[in-house]
Amino acid sequence: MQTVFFDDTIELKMEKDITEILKRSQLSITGSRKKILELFQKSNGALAHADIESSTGEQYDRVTIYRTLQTFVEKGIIHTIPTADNSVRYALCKDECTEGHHHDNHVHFICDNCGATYCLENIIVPEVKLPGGFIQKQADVIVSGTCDKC
Amino acid sequence: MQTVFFDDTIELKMEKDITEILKRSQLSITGSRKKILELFQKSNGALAHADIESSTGEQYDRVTIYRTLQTFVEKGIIHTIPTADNSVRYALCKDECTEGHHHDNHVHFICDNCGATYCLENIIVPEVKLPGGFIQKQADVIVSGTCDKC
DNA sequence: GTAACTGCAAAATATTTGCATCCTT
DNA sequence: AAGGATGCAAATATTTTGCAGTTAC
Repeated sequence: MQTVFFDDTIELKMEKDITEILKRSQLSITGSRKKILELFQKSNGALAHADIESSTGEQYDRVTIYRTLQTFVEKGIIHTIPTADNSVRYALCKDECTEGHHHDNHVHFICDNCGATYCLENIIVPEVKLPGGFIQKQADVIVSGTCDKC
Repeated sequence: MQTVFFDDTIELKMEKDITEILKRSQLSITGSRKKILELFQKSNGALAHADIESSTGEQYDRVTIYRTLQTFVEKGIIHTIPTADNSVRYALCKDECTEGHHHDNHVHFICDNCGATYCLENIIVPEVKLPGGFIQKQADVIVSGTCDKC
């Protein structure tokens, strides 16, 4: 968990962005959605259901979080990141993502020790040539090992 | 699910290999371990717990399968493949894998439609340069979309 | 006012643990 | 014979579903 400080201007801008994103996806603006979206924006890594549950201080029902995440995935606001353990993690999509179509092609690093997920933005995922008949929708590179803090 | 036919010579060779692998890992040779290892050798994709359970016709207890898979992972016989849904899948390690150290660097393709996992052996995973302090242990490339049968 | 969202209860799934019994070596 | 492996029962954990009450627009 990390604590991040923002000055008011940025807070306000962020709040506006969040509202914008929800509106664009034709979702009603509710407390839980704003809060969860805000969490994603503050964390530059990926979040699991449990992270969100604890970060919000059990303010929202577990089921609401499940449903909110599912809705966000369907609307192309967030996407799941493959992990080798069975924890599902989510990260914000880039603007290019549209409903049902994710084009998020940066490398994710998962620390075996502390479990943190990092998005290594500046590393570009190379093109993969698939055999005939295979149609690619998404590609992820998952590197695991020990992070710089462990 | 696929049906595969082997002539006796190959069956015998496979049986021998399986025993070898178990011996090398200092594991006792039991029915469930042989059967599960055989399943991995016959499938050239990856298997989930549920696949194994149904392929063996519920011959073995669910718990035994969990424990066998866990043991195999610890011994470096199989490894987990990251997936975006929460299903954990396993695939045979290459010989270079040693206990606790996996070097399996081919691309996996997961079909969003039928759920099958393919190992695209002939596509090499490119090297990824990590920022300082990050130590890489494993790297996976997960491509998802529609497979040639769907 | 209406449709959509949330919370609670409960069902359905998935995974782990303890222990007695059985099997491999 | 001894240690490890298995099966069963049960405890946990995770995710999904139904429904009634509440909120956003």
